[in-house]
Amino acid sequence: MAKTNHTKYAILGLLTTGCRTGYQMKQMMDTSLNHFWKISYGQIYPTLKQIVEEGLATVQDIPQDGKPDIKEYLLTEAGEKELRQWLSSPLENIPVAKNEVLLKLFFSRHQPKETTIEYLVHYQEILQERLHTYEGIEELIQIHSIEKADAQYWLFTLDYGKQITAAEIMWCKDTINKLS
Amino acid sequence: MAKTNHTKYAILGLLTTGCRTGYQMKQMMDTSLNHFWKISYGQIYPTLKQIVEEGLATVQDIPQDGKPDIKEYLLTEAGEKELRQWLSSPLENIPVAKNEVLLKLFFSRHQPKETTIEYLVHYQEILQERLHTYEGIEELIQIHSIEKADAQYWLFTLDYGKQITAAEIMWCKDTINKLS
DNA sequence: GCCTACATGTAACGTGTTACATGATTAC
DNA sequence: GTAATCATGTAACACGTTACATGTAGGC
Repeated sequence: MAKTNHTKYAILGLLTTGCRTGYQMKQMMDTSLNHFWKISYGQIYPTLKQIVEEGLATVQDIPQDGKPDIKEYLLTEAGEKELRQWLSSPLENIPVAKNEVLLKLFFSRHQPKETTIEYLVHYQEILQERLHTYEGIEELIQIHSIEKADAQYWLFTLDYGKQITAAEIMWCKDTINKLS
Repeated sequence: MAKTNHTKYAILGLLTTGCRTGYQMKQMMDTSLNHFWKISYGQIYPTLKQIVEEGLATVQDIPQDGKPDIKEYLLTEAGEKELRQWLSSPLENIPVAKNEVLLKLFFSRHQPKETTIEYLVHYQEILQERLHTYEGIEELIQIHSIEKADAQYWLFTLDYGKQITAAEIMWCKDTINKLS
């Protein structure tokens, strides 16, 4: 049952993608990993500190002109090893993904069908927007794809997002139909 | 940004499905809502207490022979109203569903392709099992479906689970192929 | 004798979010 | 002047999990 702290590994991973500061990591998260992970500064900075204490990365203060100083983090060999170890470790029990949409739907006999339909229509719109976001991310990745050995894997995760979202949209349409 | 506490509404909802004790609610969660929500006793009992304090339900101590006493909870009108209000309230910003599988895949250029393939094969097996679980839940619901006005909505949520899982399995196969 | 099911409850812990603090530079 | 971007950091809070405590009855 030993729960691994994924946050730590997310950051170790980001350190291999060219991110060198906490700020950059947050940006990367909010763009390319946005559809399956997120992280706040309240996690990033303390975790970076801890990672350095464990010898998995080094820090260096670098003054910049015009901009605030940055703390540049670099993975050590121990850090790379730790990352690889996590990557090759077996999948743990995947926790249930809590789904607010389904929770409401489950109890929806307590409201008029029309309200439920409206609700699903709205959800469908959100999903459609999400698909657009994914297209944006795809472009981002493709721009960098020449220099990035990562690109193939990044596109796999994107593909997941696109296919699952498409399936959700279909389910929405189906369900709206059944209710009408 | 006012975050509603979904736990409270989940419990209010369960009170409309025939669950009268915390114990029953936990069981119901672990069977019928298992694929999109979960809850622990550490949440249930304190929340029930709070719900009573807010006048959304009443409690009654009922002694049982052979078994421990139970505390029977019943929704009040205020409770029903609160539930309906939540149901008809608009979708909030849906939080990112954290996905450990994708997080690892994102950084998988740091390990041999074979390891990644094994990993995806394993994931696919988990998904397949999940599909079987859903079939079990479907039977459960259908057994009760005669007396339950809820059944239609419950089947909608199940359908979601089945369709999304099927899409995930397809993605797995695709991705394994691309890696081979 | 031991495990499981029934039934309720709490305290400690882990994790994550939010709001705040600081402070320079650039663009409108 | 005021907002945004860059950049780091912390403290208070919210939420959820886990492990524990308590106690009976029935099956193996």
